[in-house]
Amino acid sequence: MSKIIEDTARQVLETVPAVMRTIRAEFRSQRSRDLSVAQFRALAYIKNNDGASLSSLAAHIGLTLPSMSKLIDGLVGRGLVTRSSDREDRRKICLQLTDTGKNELEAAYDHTQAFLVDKISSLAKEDLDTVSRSMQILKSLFIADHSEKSTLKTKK
Amino acid sequence: MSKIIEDTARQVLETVPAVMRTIRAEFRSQRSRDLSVAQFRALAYIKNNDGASLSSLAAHIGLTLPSMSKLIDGLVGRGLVTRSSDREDRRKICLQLTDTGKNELEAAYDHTQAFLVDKISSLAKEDLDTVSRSMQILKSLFIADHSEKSTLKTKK
DNA sequence: TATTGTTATACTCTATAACTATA
DNA sequence: TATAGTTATAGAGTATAACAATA
Repeated sequence: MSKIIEDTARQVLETVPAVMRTIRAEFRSQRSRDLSVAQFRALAYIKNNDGASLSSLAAHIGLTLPSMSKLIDGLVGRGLVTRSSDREDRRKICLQLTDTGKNELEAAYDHTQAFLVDKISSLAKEDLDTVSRSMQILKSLFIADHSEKSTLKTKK
Repeated sequence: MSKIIEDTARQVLETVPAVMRTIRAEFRSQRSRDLSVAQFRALAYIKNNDGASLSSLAAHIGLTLPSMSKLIDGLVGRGLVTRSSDREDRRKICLQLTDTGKNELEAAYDHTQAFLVDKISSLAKEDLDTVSRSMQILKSLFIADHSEKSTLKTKK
């Protein structure tokens, strides 16, 4: 039993970085206006957490506050994100996607997904199911508190 | 059928980066002497391609020659790699791991694998099998000609 | 001339520290 | 005092350009 665990861990460690490299390379090859991976992730988070604060975004992406502030500077400057001040707590900022930001995010996502569709389209249905279920299992293990909605913050 | 493919692609796109982030974060947290991911990969490549040239290494890792030269500077300076001149073509250099380099590589790998073992140890055997098979499937798709795969050896 | 590698230089990304404004 | 965010500055990592040595 222990051996199965170790073997699986080794396989994850061998495979995930390789898949990630491919995704990253494909993503980079198509970004029209130099959207970095961190910026892409920021857009995705803001989309799912409309009105998010800079702190919650930084915590989720894993950047420091100053780094995130600068990153957001770039996104605001390019018209992909709006940065307004929070009405309830004026220290905070309220981040939202513009329509352009939504489109840019969707385009980047779609392109990369299309690339993956092409990659896996040769698989038999059985194998697709296996990969699909495996992704769900891994997601449950590796994506823990992703659902930090802006509505239920202020918990102190 | 097409929908299954698209859904699976989307799941891969959502899940793999999250798992990768976790692996990367864990890897970073334990590197004793600031071994970057690129350096780790370079060590792994040199281990599997003893006497490799700088060009072949750069091509494999995906760095330019000057960048790789600098990266190797660091590894040589820290005693993890030796850089001697190739006897048959004196323009080339001959890269090899020192014993320290081998140990450092092995330690970095083992630690990260141990972390993953801990992460997945709560899974039922069925789920472990699913993940394991899924990794094999993805590996066959995403690791085509990279000879880096034998890097991560089975042990214990 | 072409190839292998190094040096010089610059840019991007991210960090830490110090600061302002608000709570 | 504590928290949210910004500005200033520095370091790591990587790129391009120009160069030296060898083929």
